Amino acid sequence: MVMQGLKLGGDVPFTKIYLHPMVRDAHGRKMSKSLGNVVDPIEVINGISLEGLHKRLEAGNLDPKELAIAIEGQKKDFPNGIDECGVDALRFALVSYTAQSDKINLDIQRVVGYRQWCNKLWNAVRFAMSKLGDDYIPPANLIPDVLPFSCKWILSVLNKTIFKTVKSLESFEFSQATTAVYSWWQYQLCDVFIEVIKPYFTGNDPKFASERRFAQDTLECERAESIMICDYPSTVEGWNNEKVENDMDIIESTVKSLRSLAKESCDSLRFSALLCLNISGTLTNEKIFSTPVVTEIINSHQLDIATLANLSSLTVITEKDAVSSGYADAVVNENLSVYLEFQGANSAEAEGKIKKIDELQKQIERLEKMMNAKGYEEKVLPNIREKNQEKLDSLKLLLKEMAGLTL
RNA sequence: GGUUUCGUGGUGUAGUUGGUUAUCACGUCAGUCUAACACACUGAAGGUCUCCGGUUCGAGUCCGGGCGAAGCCA
Repeated sequence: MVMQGLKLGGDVPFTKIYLHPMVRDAHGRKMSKSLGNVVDPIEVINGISLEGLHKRLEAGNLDPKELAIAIEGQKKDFPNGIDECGVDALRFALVSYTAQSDKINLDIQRVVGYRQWCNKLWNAVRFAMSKLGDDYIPPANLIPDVLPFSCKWILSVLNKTIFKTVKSLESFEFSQATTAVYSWWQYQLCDVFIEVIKPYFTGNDPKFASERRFAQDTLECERAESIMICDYPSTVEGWNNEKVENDMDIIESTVKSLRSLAKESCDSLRFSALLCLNISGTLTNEKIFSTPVVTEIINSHQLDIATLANLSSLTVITEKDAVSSGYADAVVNENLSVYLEFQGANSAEAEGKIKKIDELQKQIERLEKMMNAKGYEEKVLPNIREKNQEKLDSLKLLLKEMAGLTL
């Protein structure tokens, strides 16, 4: 093509060529007709039964002996045939597979995984459309500063994702691009943003009128006529917001602690009381305890925390307030602990805590050993030393908190 | 025989110039049909990064060797 291009057009047809790895079967074997491990893209896209796979082999001109081996191979690799995965899932899978530089061991299960994810995308879009409705009119432009916290956050992380994706594509690191896109949709849009804005839309509560409106504007803001003709997204100035992202990190770790606690307490509840099995409905009272540093963050995002952690109620208290017994506790960070009201025994929870304390101690020991080694002061770069010291301090504080709670 | 590449939880992988609490997907276990999604959600278990030695304050990450796998050339 290059020579032809030079001869006929006086110019090369392209300047960059990407050599992708060879596509092999899930076990790393070359695809071969006589092994029966050939995967036809069409069969992945449309799906095919085991019998269908056999039929394709029989229609070929294989030697009867080889045919038997190939059929056995198919039975082993695709006992239930191949599920219908669709074009998008197959393409996404192949692109993400390019991370493995020398070979692509195509595992249909992974393609199936991406199909399920595509299904999730479709559902997320369906959700968005249902919240926008027919009479919605988008604003002329979106002003990030006036948006609610969650909207600012999703735009900020979207911006980062766009940046990362474009950068990865430009540097031929295709799989990193797929990871970035996947993570944003899955862990930020679906898991957090959609969940957090749900309360705004329940029963057209006038209390949330503006939030509702802003959430709609946010959902709408990157909408294009058709994906076939629109430009690839590019970063938007003013969307980045480090403060909001940091706050969300704290909220997310708080939620994680609460969810984990709820699970542990629930397990022990199973034996004592059946009526509390339903966490969502009326699991009683949950409390969050904090020092002034994070109080503001927690206070202003109580609804978000309660929504994400599925709490029926949430009270913020300070260090001075006494916590009555009957609460399971966990430490989020040096200045934030959470308490969850439980009923019945909580032995499982105590066990988990002892394990955590143990791990913490080991980490501290390891770090201290390193920092006390001879030559540490002279040879280690100052910024690294500072980082280590910071880490050590926070670990120690954390340990103190945890130990305090156990006593 | 020569040479190259690779060896990370059950499986497949990520890991930028050495400074992690080692990433993700599938699988496994437990719970939930919680206002888009059971093709879902939530939680948990599971690796000290093939082995030995070296360099370094510090190595999955650098060097040497052993074992193992794959490719290329004879």
